[in-house]
Amino acid sequence: MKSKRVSIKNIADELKISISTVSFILNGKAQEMHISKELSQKVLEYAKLIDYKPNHLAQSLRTGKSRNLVFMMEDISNNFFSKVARIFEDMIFTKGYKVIFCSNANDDKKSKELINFFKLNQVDGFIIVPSPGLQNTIEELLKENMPVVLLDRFFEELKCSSIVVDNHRAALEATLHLVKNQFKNIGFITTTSEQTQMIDRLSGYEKAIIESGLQPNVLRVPYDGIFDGSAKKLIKKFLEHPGNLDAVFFATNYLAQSGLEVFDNGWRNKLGIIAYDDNEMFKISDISITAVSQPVYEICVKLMEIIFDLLDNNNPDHKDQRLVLKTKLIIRESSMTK
Amino acid sequence: MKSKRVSIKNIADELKISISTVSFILNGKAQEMHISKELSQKVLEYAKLIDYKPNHLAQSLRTGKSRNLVFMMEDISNNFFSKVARIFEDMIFTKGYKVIFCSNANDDKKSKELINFFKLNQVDGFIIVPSPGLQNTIEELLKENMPVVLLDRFFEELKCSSIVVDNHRAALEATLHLVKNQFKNIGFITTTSEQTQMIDRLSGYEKAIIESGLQPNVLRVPYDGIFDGSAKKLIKKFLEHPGNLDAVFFATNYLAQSGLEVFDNGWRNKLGIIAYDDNEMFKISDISITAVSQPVYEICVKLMEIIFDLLDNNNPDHKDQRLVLKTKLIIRESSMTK
DNA sequence: CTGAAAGCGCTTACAG
DNA sequence: CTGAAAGCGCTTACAG
Repeated sequence: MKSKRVSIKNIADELKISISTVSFILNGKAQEMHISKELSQKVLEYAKLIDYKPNHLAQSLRTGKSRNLVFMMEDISNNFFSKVARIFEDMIFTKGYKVIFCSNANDDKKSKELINFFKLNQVDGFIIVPSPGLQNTIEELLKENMPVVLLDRFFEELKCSSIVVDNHRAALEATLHLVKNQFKNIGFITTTSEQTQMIDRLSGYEKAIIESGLQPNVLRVPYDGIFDGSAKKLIKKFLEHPGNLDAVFFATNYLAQSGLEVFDNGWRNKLGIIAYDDNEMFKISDISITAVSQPVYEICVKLMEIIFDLLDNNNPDHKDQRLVLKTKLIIRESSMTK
Repeated sequence: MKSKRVSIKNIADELKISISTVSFILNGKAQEMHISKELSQKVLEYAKLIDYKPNHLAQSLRTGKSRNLVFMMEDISNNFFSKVARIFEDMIFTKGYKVIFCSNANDDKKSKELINFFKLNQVDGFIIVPSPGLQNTIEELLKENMPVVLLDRFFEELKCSSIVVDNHRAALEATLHLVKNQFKNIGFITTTSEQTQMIDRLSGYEKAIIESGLQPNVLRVPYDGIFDGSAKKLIKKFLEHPGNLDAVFFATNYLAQSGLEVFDNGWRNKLGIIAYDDNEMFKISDISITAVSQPVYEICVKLMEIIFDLLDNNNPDHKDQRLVLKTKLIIRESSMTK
């Protein structure tokens, strides 16, 4: 099929030396092995001449390292995750690693299937945006000494490195911003999820509302509802029913999207709005929506640091590094006093 | 490091048979090899008992097939590509294959680096959204008998399978829709790229304009300008200068995004707008933008068909299947007669 | 019906 | 300074 590649053996045969010598030289261990500069030079030149490329598969089989990482997120087509993916991808290739992105749809069954599938494929580590019931599966991975970093959410009781943002503070700050801008009846639209990131966003909202002497008003939408359209109906009803909401805070980007779709024309003149997670489209005037922006670039930098620390050192002390990054409230027209 | 896995040898030793027999049974070749049902049964049961998992790396090294595909797109964080990625990903895992997504930023150097990198890693095939000068590199891949499918754009003179949409027809239809809705001075905002997809969109626009007895009005923005902000300035000037544009057609989704950002408040009451590529955000009322929608799901289905045809059969006759799919104009408020 | 053996392309103790 | 050899975990002719 493919045109035959040259192997280390070809070089050894041609140069009448052993494959071990070739291997040492190619791996930069010539000095260490006291191989003469002349021989090294000769091998390197010949390797370049015949365009030798090591077979990574064979290396992996021998060394047990595949230089493959899995990055399992909720949904790669989601704006937030796809931005993270793009940045992470650029960073990882410079390290000579590959990353396989996959989406678990926040579903435990799907998550487990994917993890099992990748375990067969000898990946070196996992970055995981865990679905709700994934704690045991991750615990197993850790027991097998697999490097794992959780992203966006974590499990209180599980000793595992993670990177999240300060969801509580972000929601608190955003809600207070609405309060400051004279909104009196601020609704919070979230999911039924009990995952840490959602709990924290809710508690931030509630704290701000109570501190301000206002009434909380929360709508919880089942996760599935976002895809089957029922979320839109629930949101519509929520907006109509108490009748006196003057602002809404969407707790996730997909809720914001569903929510914005159900609004009537002219909503922007009436309703204060903040969305969790920014989106390029929010910048467009005539819509211009205030949003909580996560530090996507910083998330990737930290992700790289932690996963490579785990990969390189496998230091047990580093297996439980929990990082909390700060978000930023990007204030636009939608949250201005009406 | 990782807890030791069981191998085929463990099974053979335990059951006092040879590893070949175990291998045949595990690979479903028991019948073919006339191995007794009893032995088969015993091996299968024991394998399950000790939770045997084949080492895909070893299999790949031996068979030369890695079950890895590379999907190189322009930018995975772009809405269109991330939607394709999500659907493709779901399809590919059911086939037991992995897919590695990467982004070339429409840059030849980056494209070549990525392709070289993945060739070292023994991938079985490539799906490529090619950057402008990638023809030779792809030709080489084909010569090496590598399965390749191009997406979104192609090279006229290169015999290589591809999936594109009918860009000419799509742009023609969209422009005629604006004409029908009484717009008289329709601007076309495109890139300086000479790639097939952009050429075809432009020719579709021009044909519609000329057939309708109108004046074409085209702005060409350099690709880099989209990221350094200069695109916005160019678009702003374009909209202001002739002064009498009453509609604009954005030839790509990132141009639409840049363009929409520069508009003043109230643009939607004055200007007819159509964007190439749909976006969830376009559905939001008060913005509601007409868009050319590509058949994302169908693209993935066809991509799977063609790449697996190549992978399974490697039939030379199938190396030049060129598919052209139809787009759909999603009519919303932005293109209504003002 | 089943086993011994070669080999995929590497790395790395071990020996000299 | 350099080479012969084992082995990573498989698959697959070949032999009996």
